[in-house]
Amino acid sequence: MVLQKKAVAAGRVKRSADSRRAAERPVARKSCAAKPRKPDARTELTRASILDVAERLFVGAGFHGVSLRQINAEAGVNVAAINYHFGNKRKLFEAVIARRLDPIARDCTERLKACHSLTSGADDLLERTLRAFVGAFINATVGTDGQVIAELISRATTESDPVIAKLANHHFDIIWEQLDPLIMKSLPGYPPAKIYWRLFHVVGGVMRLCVRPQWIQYRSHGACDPQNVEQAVEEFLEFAKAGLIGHAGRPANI
Amino acid sequence: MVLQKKAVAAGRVKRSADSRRAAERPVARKSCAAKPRKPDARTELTRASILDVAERLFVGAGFHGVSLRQINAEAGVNVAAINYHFGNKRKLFEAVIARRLDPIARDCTERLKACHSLTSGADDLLERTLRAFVGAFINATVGTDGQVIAELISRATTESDPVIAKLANHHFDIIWEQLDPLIMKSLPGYPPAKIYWRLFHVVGGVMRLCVRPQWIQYRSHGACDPQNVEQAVEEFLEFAKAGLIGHAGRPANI
DNA sequence: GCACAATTCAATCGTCTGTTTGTAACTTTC
DNA sequence: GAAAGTTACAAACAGACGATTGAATTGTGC
Repeated sequence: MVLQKKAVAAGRVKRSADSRRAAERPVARKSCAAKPRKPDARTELTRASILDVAERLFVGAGFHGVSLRQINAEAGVNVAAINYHFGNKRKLFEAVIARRLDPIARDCTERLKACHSLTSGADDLLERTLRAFVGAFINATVGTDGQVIAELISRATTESDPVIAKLANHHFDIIWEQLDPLIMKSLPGYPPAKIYWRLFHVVGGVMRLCVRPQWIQYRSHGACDPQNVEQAVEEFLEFAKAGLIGHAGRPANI
Repeated sequence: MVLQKKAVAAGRVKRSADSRRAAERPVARKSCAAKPRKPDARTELTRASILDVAERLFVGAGFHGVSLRQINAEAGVNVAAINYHFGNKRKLFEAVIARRLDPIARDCTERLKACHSLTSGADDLLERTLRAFVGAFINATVGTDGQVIAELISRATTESDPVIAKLANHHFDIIWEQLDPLIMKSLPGYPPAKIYWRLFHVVGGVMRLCVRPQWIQYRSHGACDPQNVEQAVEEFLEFAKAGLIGHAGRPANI
């Protein structure tokens, strides 16, 4: 009954790889002789809805935990739509990540660059640097559904696929390039290794703050509200500054 | 050629669900009338090798990123072995987690209980509490392949499956029950909300320290060595203490 | 209105998934 | 050594997976 299906199409010729170039995004053509078509509103809506649904599902279950059929069904598009618009599943995931991380990384580096040029030698350089760093992440998460963005970053950095992991780390490389020397400059006299250890914990704190905001509400028996972004940032800055500078306000045991 | 296979066994009767109880672990029988069999060394070796391989693969690619066939192949056992010994894929994952988290949670709570009874009112209660907390995790990771354990915890807590997430959080509930009042007692006069915020970052630091040890080596240009457990713990304690107590060693703006 | 390109669609590909089956091999008890 | 219980195995199951196909549909420029 079901066995015949395969036999029917058994004589299909296997096409060569270049017969269809669906993976390539339709770009603005250079008018070589054909009639192009400017990007349709409906087309862009299809792309956007796929990205939105994919983001939500990927955040919930990770790359391997979501099937293209789930995404298609929830986005109301055909099974072939994703492969047409994005090429394949991995490239869709990369597009989902890039859509969120690109503006965050750009904003963060700009904020940090401003610190670098303006407050050379200023006393509050540490606070301004930390505030610029955490501000970009927080700012990106308040406008839209912040929880989703934060968990997406978490997913991206812990994904097993080396291509995906490299993509996520690439964005942080750009940020680190600015953050590293600023922190070093704002803590003169400290051994670099000690700064790096403390900075390591600070960055971990930011990630944690973004990724598991409901955690603190549960553990504090409701005493802390992660929705209160202002307070969350201030508490974090206070903690990070104290941790970076050290117990007695000066290098402890050096 | 391959199509005939299905037809051969087409007349197979569908068994009812209770015809085979493979999901149940063979436990020590109560000698009702049958001849039992004491747990074989070879049997236990099969179970252990499945657990070892599964752990390594799950850590690398997550629950959905690993197939039972991969595990079976690498463990050198049959495809049906996992379902025989563990019931199904999810229960295998739970067994992998429990094998690591059970002793850690037990050790951690014991260390914290010791703090509670011995140093009531002592001045170094904060340090002893933090050391007990982080010590259990570090101690579990130095004996065996620590990286694997730490990443396993990370995987478990971020897994989408609610059953798995609940399992991982259950272990932390037990720890938190002890940690919470100890930290509160060691920081008298601080508003609880402020302590919780800071504690939130401390816990995030421990997790980060366990999960991404190679991160600091890369970002510090080799200045910090995560393999040096002693130093990692001391640096963390210094940071956590300073962050918890506050910038000037006393409650900052209260 | 017509040609053409961009986009959608239903149908299907081959492969892999978790799980189950019946049977064979093994180990223990008598 | 027979019987019974326990473990391992090859084979297959039904279904889901990512991907591809060729045709149908849609929109644009002439």
